[in-house]
Amino acid sequence: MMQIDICADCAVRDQALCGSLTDAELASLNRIGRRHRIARDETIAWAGDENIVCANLLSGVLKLGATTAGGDEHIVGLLYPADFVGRPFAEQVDFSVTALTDAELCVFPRAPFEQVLGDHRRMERLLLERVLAALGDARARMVSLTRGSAAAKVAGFLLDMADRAKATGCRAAPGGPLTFDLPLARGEMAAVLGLTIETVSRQMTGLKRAGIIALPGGRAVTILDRRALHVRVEDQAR
Amino acid sequence: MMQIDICADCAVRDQALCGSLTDAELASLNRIGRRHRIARDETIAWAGDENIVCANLLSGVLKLGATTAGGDEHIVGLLYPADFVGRPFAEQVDFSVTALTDAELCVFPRAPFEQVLGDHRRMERLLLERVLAALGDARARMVSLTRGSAAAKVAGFLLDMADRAKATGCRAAPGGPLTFDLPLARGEMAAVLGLTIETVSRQMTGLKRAGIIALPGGRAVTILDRRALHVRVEDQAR
DNA sequence: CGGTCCGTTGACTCTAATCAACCTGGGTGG
DNA sequence: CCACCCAGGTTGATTAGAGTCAACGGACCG
Repeated sequence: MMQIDICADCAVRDQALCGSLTDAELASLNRIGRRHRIARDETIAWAGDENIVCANLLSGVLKLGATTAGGDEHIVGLLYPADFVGRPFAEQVDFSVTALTDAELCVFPRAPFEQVLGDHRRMERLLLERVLAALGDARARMVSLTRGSAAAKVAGFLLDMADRAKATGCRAAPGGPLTFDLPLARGEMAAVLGLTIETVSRQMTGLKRAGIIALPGGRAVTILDRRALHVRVEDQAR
Repeated sequence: MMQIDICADCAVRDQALCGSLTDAELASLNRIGRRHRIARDETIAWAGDENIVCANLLSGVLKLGATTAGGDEHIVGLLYPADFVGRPFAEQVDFSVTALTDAELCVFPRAPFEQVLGDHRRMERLLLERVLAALGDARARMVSLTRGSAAAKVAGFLLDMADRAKATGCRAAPGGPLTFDLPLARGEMAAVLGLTIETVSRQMTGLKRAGIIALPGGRAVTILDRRALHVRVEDQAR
């Protein structure tokens, strides 16, 4: 009874995987789950290490990263609140998980989590659907990463981030200019898009000079001309 | 009873998802499944269309393709015998499925297949594990596609295909030169690797001239120096 | 005030795309 | 049977776009 308190104030209770469970069923997750706060730049799992935990992301943004033989990092995915973190049924971690912002997780040891998964069909089904969606996303990203110009990649990324920002804390009138903070530094944007820092920077100032976005300072971005961004995405013929 | 015949001579019976089912359980799949042969270049599902079917691939090689706004195609994945084809729980097809070679499928209408999935936990679990693995593969490919040089991409692709060929019909002494047929034309290789036909061609002749591979004719390739290919993959600093 | 980190800008280089021509083998029809 | 054709593949010349190297600017912090 008291154990259920951990979920009582959960900000993502109905959006995360747990949303599939009844209050009674939640007890089994409560028994194994623990809230955990991590600071920006903290890494909770390193690629290649033993695969210990799974989690639900409660707040903040995480990155999934791979480090190439050459030593530079590529970000293969971003995780947002209510997203599932980790890979069940694997012995090793395949991609490092690092916080882009301070974040809060609901962490489960992998083995007992897999057990719970086996006990709760709706949760396993929900996970399957999420993983299928993630696979589709990853494949779609493959296309834009390999075929798009630098301009298309940056424009597309900004649109994605804008949609994500609008979905949560909206600071703008519909249709009007939208302002939000990027959770990523320039170097991280480059690692997501497969570009260099310099190219990202040049593209951003290009968009600013064209009056399509504004850069009020820090990591803030204002979308002034959404349509123009869309045009740049489509215009991905090199 | 007679219905089970469809599986009796199945070449991938124990490797495909159905491997998780007992003979008795197979009956429910048999009831809805049908063998289907398709010719090279035939497309069984178009991206954007209504999502009608799932399948197991029995023989041949399929491609998963996306067509960009600009009209050119990108191949986001290849499917081999025993692989699962299609995406349950989605209303639309996300990537077109086309045969690279003549192929044979065991096709299930999507809705009843989802029903069977719900009735057989081991099968759903197996599918989940496969999709998780496919997600990892897709993300790993994202990295090599965005960060590797043309030489690294082609070398890596040849190694992949060689491993795949060795796993099936092996035509070579272990350690010695391995010869196999690529299931893809140059243009399709380019669509997989995010390069142009010309660049793929140049890289291939470069490898040939360096004595690393031989091109006996047609779509055949002989791997003469496996190590040299590995070196080119690692050497992906541009 | 000096330091560091992050981002921007500039000059130059180099890889792969583009445009174009040519080769090759397999199939067709006269 | 041969001439032709055509798709797929190769090669060459040129170009464009992003990477690289390098310098500089500003914000934050001790």
